[in-house]
Amino acid sequence: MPELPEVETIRKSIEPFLANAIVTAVDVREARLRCPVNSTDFSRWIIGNRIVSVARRSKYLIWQLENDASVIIHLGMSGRLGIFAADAAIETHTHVIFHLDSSIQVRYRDPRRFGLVEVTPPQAFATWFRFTNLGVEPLSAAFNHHYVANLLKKSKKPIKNWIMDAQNVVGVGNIYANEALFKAGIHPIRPANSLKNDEQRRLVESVKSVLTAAIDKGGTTLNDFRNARSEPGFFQLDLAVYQNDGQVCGSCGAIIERIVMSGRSTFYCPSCQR
DNA sequence: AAACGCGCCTGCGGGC
DNA sequence: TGCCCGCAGGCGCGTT
Repeated sequence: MPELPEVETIRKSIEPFLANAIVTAVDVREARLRCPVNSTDFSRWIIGNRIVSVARRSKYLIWQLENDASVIIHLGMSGRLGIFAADAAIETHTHVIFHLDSSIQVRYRDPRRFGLVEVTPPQAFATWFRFTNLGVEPLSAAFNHHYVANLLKKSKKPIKNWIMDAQNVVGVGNIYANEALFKAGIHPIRPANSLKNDEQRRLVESVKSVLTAAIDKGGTTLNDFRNARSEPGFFQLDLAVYQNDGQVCGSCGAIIERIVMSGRSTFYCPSCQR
């Protein structure tokens, strides 16, 4: 489900409810996520402590607590994080419920259970193992032509797979990889090390502009994505190629094609993207 | 060693 | 109506 724009949309929508709230209880209704949810960690480091802020690194949401512990949440393919009144009916696949002293609840719901809810103890966050091999944030100054050019020349993998590899740059999943390559005019199967200088620059700018535009529209709601207030996003209306196979390219009039790369649907304009 | 294939899960829509 | 199939926004492991 969520790529960087959707996770950032949730971060922004949930932070006003979480900042300065105290976690009073955590119900783990289903512990079998990507990794087992550890109730003991919540008892030890989270319950009774105050949330200071909500950050994002890659597609992870990070609740930073006053005691310097943190709650790390990844939404996988189908995860949702929403604000609910304490008496609201509990939807199916609601696996973890955080009770706050403001009497509202944050509920983690994830039908496919590919997501993750875990705790880092105080001081552990900065060196947490899930973050150690991550590449740069795409919207940071560190994601620039110099950085990209240096890594691209070392890789022969298709450029689409390269930008979806979190060791290079984080947050770009299947939707935005397709969209960014369309905008950059680069064919998805091109080997990473075959990109010319101007193509490398266009790739950087396209990734940044597509992600920024998607955040501005509150993310892409294909099916079930909702922000913390259960509102959909609107970037699906601006998708140029994703799931548009068989339709006319809005830029040149050619027909958008679909191929499969590494098991993922890949959409591109055979005329605009070379 | 880099790059790919596959499995982890549930739900949905299409075809028969 | 109902069944079966393919497909879905991510990630990590094993194999080559």
